Amino acid sequence: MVETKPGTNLLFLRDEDLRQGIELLFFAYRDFTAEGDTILAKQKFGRAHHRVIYFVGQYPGMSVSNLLGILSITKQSLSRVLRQLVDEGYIDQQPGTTDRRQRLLTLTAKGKELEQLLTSEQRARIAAAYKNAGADAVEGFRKVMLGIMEDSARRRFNEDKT
Amino acid sequence: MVETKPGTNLLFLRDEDLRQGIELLFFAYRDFTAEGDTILAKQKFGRAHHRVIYFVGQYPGMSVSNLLGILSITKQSLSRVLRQLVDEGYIDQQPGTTDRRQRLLTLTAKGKELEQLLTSEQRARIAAAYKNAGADAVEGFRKVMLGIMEDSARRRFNEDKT
DNA sequence: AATATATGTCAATATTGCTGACGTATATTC
DNA sequence: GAATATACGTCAGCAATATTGACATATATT
Repeated sequence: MVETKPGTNLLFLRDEDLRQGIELLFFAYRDFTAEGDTILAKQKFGRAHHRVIYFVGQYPGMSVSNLLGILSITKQSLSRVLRQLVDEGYIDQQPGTTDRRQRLLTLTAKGKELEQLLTSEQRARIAAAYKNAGADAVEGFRKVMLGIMEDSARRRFNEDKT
Repeated sequence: MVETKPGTNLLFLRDEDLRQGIELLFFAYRDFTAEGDTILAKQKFGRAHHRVIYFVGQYPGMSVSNLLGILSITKQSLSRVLRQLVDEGYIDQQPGTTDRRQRLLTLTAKGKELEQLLTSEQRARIAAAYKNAGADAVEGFRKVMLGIMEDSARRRFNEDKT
């Protein structure tokens, strides 16, 4: 059991607040992904492609199994999407140096271009929301979001503090 | 352009922070929906059913077009899911009193039971995260989430302040 | 009476996920 | 060196969810 700040009466834990929390997540995520989906549709790709492009872009040289863990999908599901992206020249695969069974993934120039196109709108949306809310609110947002996700995912954010 | 708090240096708007924001949304939403999906799978229903059950539960007597707007899907997509839920006795449809073209939706007892089962885990997850983060953080979380969503969705939350 | 709106439905298609089974290349272990 | 494990890929089949387009019915509105 975690202690709350002194003077806090936990009024924010009413059933109504929890319901609101559920809806905040639903609507924010819905609107956050909507525009990207529209762009993707024009490229004949879907949201799954977006996610792959995004994570390979952020973590160049990541292994397939690593990516599978992040996406929480099966390798068969990833395979189809990855195959398309490799075949169409968005992603490069290279054998790992220490373990040559691995296929390390990186974005090609074409892939980077698409990644930029896709995330620019999302970055702008986040930036606007952050700016509007202010630094303290952003810190609160982070805390709550970290609390919502699983421990395993939370670790990622504690590690890469710059 | 919105003014930020005085003394704020906008360091939280670095590219790295925006990237982190994208990931926070991705992982929090992924984990937030994961367990519900597992329960649903056992009931032969999917996430779409969950969303319908949830919103009809929260806003009893809501019209089909209203629900369509919230879910941002086509009526054909909703139709299949809704048909199943009505046929299997989770949802009741009644003609609107003022406009009899409408089919107003409400949960049956069976529907309410499923709704409870489905959202209880999500409520618990939100509650734990809120408690851990504290009241101030929750307020920041709300601000940022509202900023991320579209104006149209934001209105919903400004209206029903209790 | 003409038109618009709320809802439902049929058909065809795409994306994304799943399970199960099997194959290849490379590492690790006995 | 042989057996086993791991990383990855792929084929086949299935299910859920979403789409567009077309058309129908009942009721409201003009």
